[in-house]
Amino acid sequence: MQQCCVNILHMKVTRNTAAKGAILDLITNSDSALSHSEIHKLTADLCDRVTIYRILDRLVNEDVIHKIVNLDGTIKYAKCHHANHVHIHNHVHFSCEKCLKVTCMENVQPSYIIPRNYKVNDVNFTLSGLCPNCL
Amino acid sequence: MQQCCVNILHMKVTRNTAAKGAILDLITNSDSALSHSEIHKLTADLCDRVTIYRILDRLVNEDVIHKIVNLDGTIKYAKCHHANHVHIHNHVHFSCEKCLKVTCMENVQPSYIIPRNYKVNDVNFTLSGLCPNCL
DNA sequence: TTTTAAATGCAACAATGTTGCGTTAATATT
DNA sequence: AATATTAACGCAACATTGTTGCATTTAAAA
Repeated sequence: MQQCCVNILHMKVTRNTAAKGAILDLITNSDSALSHSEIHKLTADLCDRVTIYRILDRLVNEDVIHKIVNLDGTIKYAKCHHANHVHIHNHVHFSCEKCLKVTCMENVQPSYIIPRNYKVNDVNFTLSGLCPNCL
Repeated sequence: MQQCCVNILHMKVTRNTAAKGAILDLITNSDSALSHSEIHKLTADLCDRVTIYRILDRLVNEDVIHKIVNLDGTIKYAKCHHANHVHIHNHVHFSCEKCLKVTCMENVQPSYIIPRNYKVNDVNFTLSGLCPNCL
């Protein structure tokens, strides 16, 4: 018994399938975060539309990819970056107004001051404008 | 000729209607940002679903309300706060995980450092966790 | 009061996301 | 290698969300 991947929320064993591998490759090798529809177009007849939704949910629950909400409300997916087995979700993203690409910004740490009667669990910081390629 | 409101993008005169007034009142008096579906439920049979979309678009273009993208991708609307005729869009919001309310945070100014080859036009900063009421 | 065109309701459509269920296939067990 | 288990799949159906065209209504200027 050698399980390779688990859903960290339900501690259930998940399986590696062709479609899952292909979609993860796509996200891993993309220089920007991808939406469901973009993945659907890029994979053509790899699998059903519903299957893509389920694979994305699984990869998020396995903590392999993470969701990014774009400024227009569309949801995109990008690879998670782990450091020394400690998982640090990077929630700083740049959304280019021209090429519409969403990229994760490593090493950008925003600072802020907020009243004490709020408990902050998550930080979502999206900057929009022009990326280096479109400037 | 006494025009009361204009679409600042197209400089076209807009009209005050019962539905528009009621929806603006709703947003103005709400302590949290409201989504299209929330407004639809709260207004019952005030007007058609499509009309709500159009009224919200109009109010955004008139610079009276602004859009907020929630962490789950849903779009919410809140009143704009102007100071001395100078319009300052406040893009810092708090999204409560428990009561699901989205509130605008005045006076919170995040600071950040970003590479020079990016041109930032807009900042969207959403913190999530527990609000004072749910803490 | 008349004129105008902005705003509305309605129907139809497109896009996006979800659910149930029978079938397929990845993986552990024998 | 064969078998058993059940996660993953395809497909159909459905729910939600957002858009567009067009005839009608109505706010506001003339």
